Amino acid sequence: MGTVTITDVARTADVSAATVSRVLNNPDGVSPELRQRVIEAIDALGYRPNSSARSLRTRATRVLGVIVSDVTNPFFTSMVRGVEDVAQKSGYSVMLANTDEDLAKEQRYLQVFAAEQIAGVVLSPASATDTHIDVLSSRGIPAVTFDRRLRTADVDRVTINNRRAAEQATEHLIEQGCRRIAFISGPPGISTSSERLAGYHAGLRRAGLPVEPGLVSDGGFRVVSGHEAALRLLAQDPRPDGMLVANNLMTVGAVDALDDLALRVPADLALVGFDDLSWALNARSRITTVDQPTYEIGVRAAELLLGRVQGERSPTRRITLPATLTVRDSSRRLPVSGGQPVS
Amino acid sequence: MGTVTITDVARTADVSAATVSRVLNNPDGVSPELRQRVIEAIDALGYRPNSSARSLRTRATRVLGVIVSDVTNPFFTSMVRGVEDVAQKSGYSVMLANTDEDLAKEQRYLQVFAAEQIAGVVLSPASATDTHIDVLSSRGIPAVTFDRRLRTADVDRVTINNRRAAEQATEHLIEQGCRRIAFISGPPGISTSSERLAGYHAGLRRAGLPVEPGLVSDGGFRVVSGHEAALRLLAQDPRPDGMLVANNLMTVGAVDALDDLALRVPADLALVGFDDLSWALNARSRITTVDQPTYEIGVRAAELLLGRVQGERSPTRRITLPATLTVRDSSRRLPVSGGQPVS
DNA sequence: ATGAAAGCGCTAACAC
DNA sequence: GTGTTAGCGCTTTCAT
Repeated sequence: MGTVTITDVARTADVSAATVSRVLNNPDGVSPELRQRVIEAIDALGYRPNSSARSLRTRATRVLGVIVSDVTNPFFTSMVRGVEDVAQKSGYSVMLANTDEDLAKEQRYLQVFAAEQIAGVVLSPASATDTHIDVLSSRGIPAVTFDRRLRTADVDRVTINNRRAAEQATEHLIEQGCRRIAFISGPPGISTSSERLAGYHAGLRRAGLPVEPGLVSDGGFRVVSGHEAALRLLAQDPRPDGMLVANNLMTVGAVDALDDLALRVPADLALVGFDDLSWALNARSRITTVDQPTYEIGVRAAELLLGRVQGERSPTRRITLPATLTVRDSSRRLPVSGGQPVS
Repeated sequence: MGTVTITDVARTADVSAATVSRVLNNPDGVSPELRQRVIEAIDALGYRPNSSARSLRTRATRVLGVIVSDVTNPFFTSMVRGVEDVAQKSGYSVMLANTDEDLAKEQRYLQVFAAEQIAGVVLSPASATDTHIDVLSSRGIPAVTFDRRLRTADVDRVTINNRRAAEQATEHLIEQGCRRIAFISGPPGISTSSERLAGYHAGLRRAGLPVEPGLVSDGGFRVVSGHEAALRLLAQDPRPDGMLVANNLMTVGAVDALDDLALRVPADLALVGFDDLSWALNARSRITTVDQPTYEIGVRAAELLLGRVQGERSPTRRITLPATLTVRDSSRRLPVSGGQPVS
């Protein structure tokens, strides 16, 4: 009952270990009869290849690394599940790391992954410019970014069109009659932050509205920072009549701030957030959101990555998935119809 | 610039590979001078041990497996972070798996982990009785459960006192004047479900209130099921005047249901939930909750597990961490003071 | 198409 | 205290 090795299988099937190995890795190179015998022996013995030995020999593991900036945010974990499902179907495991938007942590995990000879990495980088994925590329380990992109490295990525999504959200607010639209941005240096900010600006410009820096406040993509930013923005006179928030957690904080100030949505202020909020107390709040296909983002990222892992050499791929502006009560001041596609 | 191996280090430091290995694994067995030279060589060359080779040799990885029943629930991911932080400090990586409360998935991951010769596993089992951790124990791989426990296996665990927590929450509702207290339970077969249900019953009994089966509804630990269960329970006549909900996501759903029915909290119904809700839109809803020390649960579980991994042979350890009933607006019908410890 | 043999990088006996 | 040696389980030339 000790470990069953490839030699045991070979002996049972009365073939060499090499043949067993071939059956496992390149079934076509073995005659049907032998293949059959080997498979039976494997089943009979309950043989499972030792992944350490395999990795040692091939210099590659069957593990994918996933680095997200906040594991406690369902937005990211939903993407991770997409990665996980695809990976598992292909016989890969997933190793998850959390960076808390901390560049040093990200770097450390990248190094760990490289040292572990991980097959490939999917990540949502904590910075669009200060990245250290070169520790991967220098070892030939492929990487794919999801949700965010890297400006300083040429890497596959799967994102939504953040600029356009923010622009449409802004336009929607303007259509609803808003004229002073505040924007709670993400931390500077992250692609989604700058792109969504750019989209917000574009939306204002297109409508001939002034771009007022005082209407923008940086948040940290977390509940508290959204709360603080909203309080800051809403203290202004004249008060904003619309607000766009760059991620889900900050939207939660912003709603809290509105409650603090006893402001009614959408009467006093029309609100639009990013990302699904169905895990939050929102059925009644009915917040209008830019919904991203999170699970599918993960799926596509994993597919891209596995392609690279398996040696695909095509030029850098950039997948842009559609986001949808789902209009709900929080921004509805005029009679409007349901969801409208973005990008 | 290919991979730096232990032989390279040995040559540079002018010692044998065995000495380098000793410096790495058992520094005291090497004279200070040699140790120094080896360390310098390691730094100079940027040597990182090949974990596959090491695992192949030692028949053990430096990886911990973590199996949770819902990765998108911040309650679990917060615990995972506790595990992660402890693991990393000890040079272990973490492999995360998600089961969706699906026993088959759990079993599959357990098998994968066993095959990967993972060092140890922390899990929140999807069933208190139907478990397959014997695939671990039969290979000498230690396991620790967190949040939940296993009735049919003798395993280390770290939990709160769920029975007592639910009992105190129930007593609190009774103190606030509730007489018909509904309970939204978790899925049957999970220890937290049955223990919290037992606590709810105990609370009622202690106050001389009748235990009415019609006031209990099973939910699936998710938002929708909480919503459905609440609608079911609130359709009764006479309507419940209090409600206890067995986890965070279901509480979110229950709040939605209350809104659906235009019921006010706490006037029409006093509400108490389990687990932190600060990531949800609750600053204003101000839901009274039984708060668990999630991060610390993860920390303690990891410490326990690492102890076992390192050969600790003590009898089964059961760590019970304190939970706190944090009274907020949703259940406050009488003037009451702040938080009170539970268990 | 199949087998024999070498070796991936490391650790653990065993000698000295 | 240190070096030598063997071998973990697998894949991959290289013969045949």
